[in-house]
Amino acid sequence: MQNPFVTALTQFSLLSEVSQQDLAAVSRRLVLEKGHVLVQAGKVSDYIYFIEQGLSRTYYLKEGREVTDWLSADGEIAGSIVSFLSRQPDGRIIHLLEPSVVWAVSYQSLEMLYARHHDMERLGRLLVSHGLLQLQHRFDALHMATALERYQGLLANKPSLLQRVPLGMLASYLGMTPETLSRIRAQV
Amino acid sequence: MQNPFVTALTQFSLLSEVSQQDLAAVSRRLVLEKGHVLVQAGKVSDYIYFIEQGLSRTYYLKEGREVTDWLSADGEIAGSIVSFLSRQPDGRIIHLLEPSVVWAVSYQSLEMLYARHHDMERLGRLLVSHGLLQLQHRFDALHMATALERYQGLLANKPSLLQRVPLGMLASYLGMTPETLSRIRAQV
DNA sequence: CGCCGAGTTGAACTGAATCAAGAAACGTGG
DNA sequence: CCACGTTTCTTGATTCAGTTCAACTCGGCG
Repeated sequence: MQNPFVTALTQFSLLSEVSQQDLAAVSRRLVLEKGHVLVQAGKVSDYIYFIEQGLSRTYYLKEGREVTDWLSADGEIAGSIVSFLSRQPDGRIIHLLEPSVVWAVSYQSLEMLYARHHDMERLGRLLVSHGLLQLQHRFDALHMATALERYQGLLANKPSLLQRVPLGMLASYLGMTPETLSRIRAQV
Repeated sequence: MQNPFVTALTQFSLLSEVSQQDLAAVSRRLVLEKGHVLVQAGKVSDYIYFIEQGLSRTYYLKEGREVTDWLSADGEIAGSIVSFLSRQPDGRIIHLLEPSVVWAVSYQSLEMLYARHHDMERLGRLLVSHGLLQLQHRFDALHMATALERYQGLLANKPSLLQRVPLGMLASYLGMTPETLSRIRAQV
């Protein structure tokens, strides 16, 4: 099995040969240019993505401003989780900040795999658990922390984003204005 | 089946008779007084709780101050998810704000049920998904919002908490000081 | 009754936002 | 490959939301 997507997921939980084959069969590899929109606002998101190589950004509009909600880099998962899981439209948009190679799996395919294979259902549970832990982590970093602390948290956790993501987009990711982030950065 | 815990979980996903019986067999009903500590800080949390009736608060210490992380009321789940899912110690403490009736299930039992029954694994996945959606919701309410907006969000979402949770604990839940919450409340 | 923790209210202070003007970086077309 | 225009980033001055510190009020409980 030399499908990087399946290989990556197997790290979370072992899959039988059959499950691996079925998973590989429903996943599609996409080579996309920078700026490509993976998920549009206001629609039910039908796909979940795995970033083999590249970088995506999830954001939404709040009072005319873009608020960066999430950033997914190489080896991570990207998706409008609220829409994907709840099957409701959501305002989040996902687009690529770099030319990227991503794998896409549809909601339907995933449901089919969950129903068919117990080990896929387990993998799904573990992936969602992992996502929950990540979000809780990010939540903690935002909760009752100063702008400086939030910046330092990012520096400690995902320093590569500082190079790869434009400052303005990082600022709202960290819950501050671009000016504040610029000033904080200047003091280090 | 008149086990309220099993009944509540069945709302998320149907369970076979056997699964329901196995789940009922590993869950324990506890009647606890106000102030009882469900999860201690610094230990691996081995139990997840379902609040049949009552109210729990998850908090941790940050620079000597208590920060309220989560509140779980009747019909909801309480647990130190970071510790429970990652199997690592965590600083979060859970205690009861009211005399409560809760159901406890151990990590081991749950793993056993997951392995044994596909439909339990599915239920687990859906429960974690539901938790992820809730957390994302709370995260959005905190992200790039003013103190007033956060208060209004709570008012819209879980107004009952305003009556049942002491102001000081609510304030840090909303990411503000008790004084600020008091002032905001006065203006409405 | 009178204490004590929880909540309120006031005044001063401060971290971060806003408004505004430059400086650098970028990419596009000549 | 350079020149221009556009966007992104920086820097400064001002304003404002929210914190801090402190005093006072209220309600429950011994």
